[in-house]
Amino acid sequence: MLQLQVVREEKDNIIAALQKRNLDAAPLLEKVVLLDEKRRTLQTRLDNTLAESNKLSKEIGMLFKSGKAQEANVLKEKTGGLKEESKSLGDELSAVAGELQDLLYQIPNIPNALVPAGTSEEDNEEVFREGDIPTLDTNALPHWELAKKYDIIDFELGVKITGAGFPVYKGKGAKLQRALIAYFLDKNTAAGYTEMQVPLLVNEASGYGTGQLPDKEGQMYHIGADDLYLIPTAEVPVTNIFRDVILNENEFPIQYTGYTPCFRREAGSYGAHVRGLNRLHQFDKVEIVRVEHPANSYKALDGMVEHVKSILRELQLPYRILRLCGGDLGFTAALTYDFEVFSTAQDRWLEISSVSNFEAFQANRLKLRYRDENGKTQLAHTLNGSSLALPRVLAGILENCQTPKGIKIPDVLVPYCGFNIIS
RNA sequence: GGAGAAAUGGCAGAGUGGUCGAAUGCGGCAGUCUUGAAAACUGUUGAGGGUCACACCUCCGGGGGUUCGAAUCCCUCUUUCUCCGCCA
Repeated sequence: MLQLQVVREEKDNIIAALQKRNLDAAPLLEKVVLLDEKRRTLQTRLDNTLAESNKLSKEIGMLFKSGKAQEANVLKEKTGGLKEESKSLGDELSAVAGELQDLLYQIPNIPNALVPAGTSEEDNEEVFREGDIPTLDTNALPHWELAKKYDIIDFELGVKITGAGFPVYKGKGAKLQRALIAYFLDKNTAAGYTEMQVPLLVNEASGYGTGQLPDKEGQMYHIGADDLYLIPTAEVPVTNIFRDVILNENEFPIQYTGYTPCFRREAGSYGAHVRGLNRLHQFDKVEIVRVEHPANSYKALDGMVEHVKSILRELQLPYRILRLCGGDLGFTAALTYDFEVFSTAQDRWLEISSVSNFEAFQANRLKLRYRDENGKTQLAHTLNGSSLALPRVLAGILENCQTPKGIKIPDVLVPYCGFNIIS
């Protein structure tokens, strides 16, 4: 959520910047500024009314105390009108404030200057590429065929138990998955991230805090009986650790990592692009989250990108990094780098990580602040990234590491797996 | 799930209808003293709105109510603790 004060002061700049998202925010922002003025006018009127009745009440109290009940009762009669007035002003105020809040929730984050213009993923800007794309046999298989051949993932079983998009990992497939999680967490903790185990169900306030609500309500599974949401990413519970928190400057940087299953409804997409592990309703992911001083958040973003790079380098997977264009940039992000691994057998790139700086957008919703050198509270910056999302990494390994003898496990994972080939 | 108790500032803990944004202690910050530190002493120390700055307003778990006036009384929700039951 954008800060009201910033909207007030830099309306035109914001409108211009949001054009990169192909959004004409002018009507929205004009309305916000108007409502804000209205809000403040009402607030002032209400405050004055309350001040007056506070004063009267005190006088009445004094009169009663000094035994002048008669005079007190006279004053009492005068309070009726004030009471009515403050009631109606209060109602009006909360209506306006509510409307203002709703509008603010509709405004996406301001894209960073680096964000390229564009309308779709076609316009994302490739900024880095590394790793050799292997030459595979002509009879190389996509990962879902390999999963069947080596009996390591059973998609039909998942359909039976739950439905499409909930695979069952078996034997060495399950072990490889567990190895990846352990490896990722070890890499992250070695880089200074503290491991956290967090709830997989979150309340409504947490959903609002990180921006999943109200914009993307339909993407989350909702538990109606208890009004809780299954997390779509560890970002939600981990970042919400800092909801309503005021940090001291010397607590920066905060670096957390956590492994969680993630649940996404992702309705409406079918076909080859969602086959196998390409898109699931439940998948595993290891996430990194940082809370930073605003002056350092972009340095931190670069650091996170380098960190994810180092993991992919160790896994020896061919990957590229994209800077998301305005049309593809998430609602809450100011700048996002997507990592994609090349799936040789499918001959396409698969997104395996998304690293973003949200600047103060989430912090404003979270009320995540720090005390600056003058003792004033300021909004902190939040960032997060996947390191990494499991299913597509798994798909990349299966497809790129397939040999006539079986799937050759990347060296760095062998100590975690206890085997070096799936055959 | 049943019975009871409780929720106050960073923490501990007073405050049961009026001058309470809230005693006191600890912690934090600043100063005095000291070569420096500790101790001691003095001062200061919640958040948000609003204002050029003041004034002023709101907030004592959340929401609602009673009252001229609520941290204090009533209703409701949530959470925590104790006892009982059930259970990984």
